[in-house]
Amino acid sequence: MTFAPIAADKAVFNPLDPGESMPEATIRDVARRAQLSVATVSRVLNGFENVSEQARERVTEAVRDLGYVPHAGARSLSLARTNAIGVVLPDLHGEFFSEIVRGMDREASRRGYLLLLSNLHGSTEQAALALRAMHGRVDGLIVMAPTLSSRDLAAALPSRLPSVLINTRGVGTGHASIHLDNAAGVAAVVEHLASLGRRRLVHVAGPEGNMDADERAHAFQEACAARGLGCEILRGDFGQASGEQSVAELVASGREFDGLFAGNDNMAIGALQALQDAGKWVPTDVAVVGFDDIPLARHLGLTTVRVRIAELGERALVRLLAVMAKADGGGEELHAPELVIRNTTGEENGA
Amino acid sequence: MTFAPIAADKAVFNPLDPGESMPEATIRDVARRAQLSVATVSRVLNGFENVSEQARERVTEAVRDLGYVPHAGARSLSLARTNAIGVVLPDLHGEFFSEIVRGMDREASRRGYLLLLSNLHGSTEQAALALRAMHGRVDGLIVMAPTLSSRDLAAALPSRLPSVLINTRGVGTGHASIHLDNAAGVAAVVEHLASLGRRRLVHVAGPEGNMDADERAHAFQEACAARGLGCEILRGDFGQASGEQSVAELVASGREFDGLFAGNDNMAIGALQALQDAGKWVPTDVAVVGFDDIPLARHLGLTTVRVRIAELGERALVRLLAVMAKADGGGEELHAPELVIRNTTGEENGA
DNA sequence: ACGCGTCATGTAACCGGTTACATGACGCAC
DNA sequence: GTGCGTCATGTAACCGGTTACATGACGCGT
Repeated sequence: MTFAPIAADKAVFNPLDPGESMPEATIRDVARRAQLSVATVSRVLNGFENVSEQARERVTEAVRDLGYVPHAGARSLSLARTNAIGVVLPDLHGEFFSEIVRGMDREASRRGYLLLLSNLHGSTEQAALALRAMHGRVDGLIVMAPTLSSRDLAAALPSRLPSVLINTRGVGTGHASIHLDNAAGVAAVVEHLASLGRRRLVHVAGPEGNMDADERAHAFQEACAARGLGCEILRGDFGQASGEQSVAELVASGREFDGLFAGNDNMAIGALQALQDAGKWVPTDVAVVGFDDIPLARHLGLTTVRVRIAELGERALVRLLAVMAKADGGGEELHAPELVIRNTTGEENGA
Repeated sequence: MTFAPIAADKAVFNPLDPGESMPEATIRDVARRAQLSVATVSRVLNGFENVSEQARERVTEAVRDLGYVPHAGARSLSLARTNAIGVVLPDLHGEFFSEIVRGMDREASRRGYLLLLSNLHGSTEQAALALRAMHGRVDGLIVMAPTLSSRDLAAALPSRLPSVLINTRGVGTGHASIHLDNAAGVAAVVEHLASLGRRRLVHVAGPEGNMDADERAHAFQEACAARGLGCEILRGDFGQASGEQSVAELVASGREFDGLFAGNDNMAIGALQALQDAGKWVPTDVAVVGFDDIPLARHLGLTTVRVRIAELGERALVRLLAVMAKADGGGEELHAPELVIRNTTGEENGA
């Protein structure tokens, strides 16, 4: 426990009581205090074997005395490795956001990565800015940008940064990406409605330009056509209010329909409200189906398409790490959603 | 649009078709190509005025040709400023997580900051590790660690990094922090139940050691005592299942009660289920109140205490920036929640 | 005594930016 | 022509780590 007096080169200070104004201790301060070189300190800190026991102790002690904490940013720079993953998401409805982030976080923290979050609201230029800001701070990128055109995305994506796309128009073929199999989900919905004898279907779609909204609307049209069912498409914006309003207007117009498929659960809930207000019975008069299976859906007995959101995030992270390790050749991965049948298309329900 | 042939020092390449193996362009590459010094390039990139129009053009062109993107990590190192805020959260139930992150993100992106996310599951050592990993990557820290003791937190918190605590046991006095006024919320609940004539109250508390759970349980006890009400406390873990189970056991034991206050909405929902299964009527037999006001609560008609979660996150970020700018003297800020009265304590309801 | 290998340690370059300071060109007043 | 201020530009140090390579001590076989 003895050590020579230290030649403090700036000022005298008490190591156990870090003054507010004292600059952060660096590895060089530790080296000086331990009377060793920075190389040795670095070796101790990183657990190398070729260090004498004595040196190891002296370093450990100096670190403790100075309250030294390595500077992760500097470390990243010299290692060209940050241990962080950039996550760029659009403005998402609550449940979806937290679930997908939770899925990523679970895998990330298991493997010692941090998540650097950036939201993608606004224009294409802002998107480019957000993506650029990631360069040099992350080892890889997970991007979910359902409204970005594939051209804009290609322009904005730092070309040499490994990345995985989620529900995003691909950048050329072969880019590692994960997609929800919207077509399969929608096909299951339409088949289910048809099997219940519904013949005049209406779809309240999400906002135009949103990839998921467009895919679902398109698949709906296809599926109806394939079965010769009546089919109409309204536009909402994925918000509950828009579902309510669209359906209220539809009912007011007097057009007949017996099956309603909303682009997501939020809008389905709005639609249920509108139907109730209009005195329509669910499912007797109109069968209603949503998409996503948010927790509310279960409580409301809403038939819907279950998307395992957290799993999507988890897979994205796992694949990104594989891409980074050059162990993933790229390519699109489809996640098949699953139809969950509940009261709004099944047994009687007051709604 | 003319420029001299470039003496490429490594290999010949086509700048418009970045080869896979080509190393990232750095500011020095840009300087070389523009036939200027790195200083001038840096000045152009950062919008300094003292650069000739000609130099500005040459740099812009070189940047475009090389597809140069500044290395944010290197920039941070030399500026000692990262434009990122570290956010350390515990494992949170979905709605709470996404809301608080959304609130922070809204303010952060408005002010040009990114969010570096780290979850705080597990032991005290892991917590320390997570906090340390932030050093040198962020300009400030928002910490929510309701289970950490104030001693452990003090040890783990990088001392010279500005930070704001949310619902976390303070590190000494005067640390900038934001707290939910649990006592006020609980007092309102008990007063409400008392005003309905309920006399034998039960509280299903969150897990022991969790700051919010403990504060709510304690406030409940105080409030009941102050009014001379019967009062019993059960322990749950904030999960829906634990609420259901606790109440099922309570009912099975035959103890009488006419008012139930759950530590959060999740457990209140479980409790409603248990009461329904036991044939008890809500609110006739038992009035039920939750805490948080998650979206489900509204749909279920659950009386609860509304916490404006996103606002909490937003305020935390705003205060952190103030602390960083030395414009915030620290101190505790209480957010008063608001009682929302719905069917589970009001008009008749089938549940 | 010599040569050689092993091993702990140190020196200094490097990662990719920023910037204090030096430099040199130019215009202008005398 | 000289001196000075202004201004664009360049040089090199610096941020805080890592690490290739150099060094020198030591042990061992001959």
